[in-house]
Amino acid sequence: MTDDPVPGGLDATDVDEVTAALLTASRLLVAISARSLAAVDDAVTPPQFRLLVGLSTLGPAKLVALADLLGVNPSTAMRMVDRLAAAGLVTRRASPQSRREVRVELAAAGRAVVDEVTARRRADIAAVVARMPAGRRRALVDALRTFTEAGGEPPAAAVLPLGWT
Amino acid sequence: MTDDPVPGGLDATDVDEVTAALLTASRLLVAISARSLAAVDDAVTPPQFRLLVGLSTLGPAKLVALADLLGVNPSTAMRMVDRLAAAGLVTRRASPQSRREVRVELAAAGRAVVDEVTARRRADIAAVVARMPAGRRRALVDALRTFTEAGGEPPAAAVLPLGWT
DNA sequence: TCCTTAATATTGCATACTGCAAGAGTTAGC
DNA sequence: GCTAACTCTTGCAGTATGCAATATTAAGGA
Repeated sequence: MTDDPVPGGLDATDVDEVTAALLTASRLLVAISARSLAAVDDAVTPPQFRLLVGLSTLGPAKLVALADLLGVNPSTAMRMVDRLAAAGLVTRRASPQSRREVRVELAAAGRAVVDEVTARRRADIAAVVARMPAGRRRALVDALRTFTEAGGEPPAAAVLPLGWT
Repeated sequence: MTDDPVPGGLDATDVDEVTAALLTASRLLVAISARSLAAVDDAVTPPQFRLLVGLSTLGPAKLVALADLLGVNPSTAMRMVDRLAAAGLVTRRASPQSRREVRVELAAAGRAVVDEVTARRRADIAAVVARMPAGRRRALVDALRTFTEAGGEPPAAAVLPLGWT
């Protein structure tokens, strides 16, 4: 499959070039994300930030919902909530619906962290986009969409938080 | 390009669209990488795989060089090498150059892991690229290069291993 | 209604990753 | 030769992670 010049086929150069280009772009995004997270005073670890972002999109949630969203074991989410609650970034209350559920919610300080990191990332990405020739921006969006559609990845609902690093 | 009154200026739509498109593409890459790593029998953790990839590009290396490459503390690299050596994936010998240095090297089993994961990732990415219209592939590469050049990120030297997840 | 089953949170146990600090051995430079 | 820097190593602490077991609570069926 690697090298057949049939219509619809592809040669190795295509794969290598696309892979390298995507890899480099991803690294740039990751670097921006890491920098913006490290810039926050109250040291929040990447997994903790992911949890905060999850809460900000999910709203008040029970523990298993949060664990499912993050793709971790409930016990892991449990301890992370422990630490974040101790730090005052989230609150944990008994759910009014069911007495076996817990209602985890973003505290004001937690929301502030998400907002601050998000704003910084947005500004950093905007700075890069601003350095791109304006005429190339649409081409980039279109090309990326073609790629992700080919991969069957659902479009990113997340607008800005980039809560994956 | 669509609506850009000021040369070099940009509006919020540009940033949001480019960000969302890149984010989705990155997630696809990350998903492919995670899948290919999880498919390996001998469970290797993502950081361990990064170390193996680092060794495969660096060749035999001393500990601090490895730690620098991975961006971790030497003590972290130390323990990771401990575990990988115990698992037979790397070897650790006294350096012939200097008696204070240690020579860490990929063992055959370690190289096999890198090769296997790499091959799987390459095949998965190739499958996605194959589903893209052939005419759009160059546009994707060009657009991504424009973006990364604007971000000042050096091009990815790594061809395939994707040792970042 | 009562009983069984499922859901939910929680804790115990084990492992991995991470950094900081200190120490011991080794090399380099002066 | 002495001092400084380099290198590896270990101790300590905190975080992340999963599996297994347990207690409590809700749901559903006989």
